[in-house]
Amino acid sequence: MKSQRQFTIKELISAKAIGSQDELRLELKKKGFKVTQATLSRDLQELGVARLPSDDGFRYALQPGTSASILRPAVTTEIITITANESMIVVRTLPGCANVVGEVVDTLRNPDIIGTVAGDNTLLIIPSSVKKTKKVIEFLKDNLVKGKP
Amino acid sequence: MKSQRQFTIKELISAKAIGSQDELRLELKKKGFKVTQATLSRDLQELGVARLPSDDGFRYALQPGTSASILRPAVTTEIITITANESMIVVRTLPGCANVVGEVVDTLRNPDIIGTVAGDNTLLIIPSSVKKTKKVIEFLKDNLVKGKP
DNA sequence: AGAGCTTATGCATATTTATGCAACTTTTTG
DNA sequence: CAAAAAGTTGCATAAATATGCATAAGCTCT
Repeated sequence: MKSQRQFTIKELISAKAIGSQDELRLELKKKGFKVTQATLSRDLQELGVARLPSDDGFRYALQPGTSASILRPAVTTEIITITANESMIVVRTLPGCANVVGEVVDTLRNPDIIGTVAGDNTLLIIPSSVKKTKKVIEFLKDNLVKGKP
Repeated sequence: MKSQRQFTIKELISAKAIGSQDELRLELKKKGFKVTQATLSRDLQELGVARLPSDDGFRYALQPGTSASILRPAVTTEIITITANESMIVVRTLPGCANVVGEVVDTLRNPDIIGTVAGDNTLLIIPSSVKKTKKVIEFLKDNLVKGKP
């Protein structure tokens, strides 16, 4: 699915330094998405991903301010990653978007979530129990990433 | 002269939408700088100019995010303490500095760090696992306090 | 001024990225 | 349910960008 792939692209480029579309292609292949460079060229365009020079060549990066078209539609596009450790869940967002996403999470009123704390581009979500962590992550991905029912 | 040309490049790309290096080459020619695309490729790299997708193709733009690398050396003096409990790391900073330090930590892109949340003078850093806490603290001290390049 | 060194540039080309087109899939409409 | 419309993708290729190498332009020191 396209949206899942694009979500994974966002994860990948914010997690590690991806220097070319072919490098990205190989990373995606590891994760089970096999597509061609042509598709990635289109994906990056749609995601508004910028290519910026760095010390050792280039690197792709999510573009914070410029393209309002990215920020506009849904919370989905503002989310970069959803990860967790043993005690809490961390949602990484585009710069300045954490509070908006946090509000949305709050309105979902999931009893497994006892609270959220928003920074600038990071949102902490505290589950009612560490045992609920996995369940809450599923819930978040269903409700935030895929798009609302 | 190179520096004058690069200065003019900065002027040009912020004044109008330049979509390719050849387009830039023609604009520079109008201003009396005649160089080849190869030189411009190098210039843009040195200037840290990003290429970002827009509605009609692409456009070059001065990179907004470079600030973090500039800030890094200064961050050292803003950090007061780095401590941790069982689930997260807390960095105390000078008043109002937590977000700046947080940005720098973000740009370090350590996979053991899944997110940061900045208050005014307190920065939370969430490790990927509580087992990584010690390692992350070492990392932070190495990269922020000592000030490695 | 000239030898030796560093930097800048062009040329040719390799590498990377974008895109027209056709095949295929999914969604919408009648 | 069929037909049409819209969307997605791969393929081949065009377009754009980066780079190795050689040369030229500065610079420094004697």
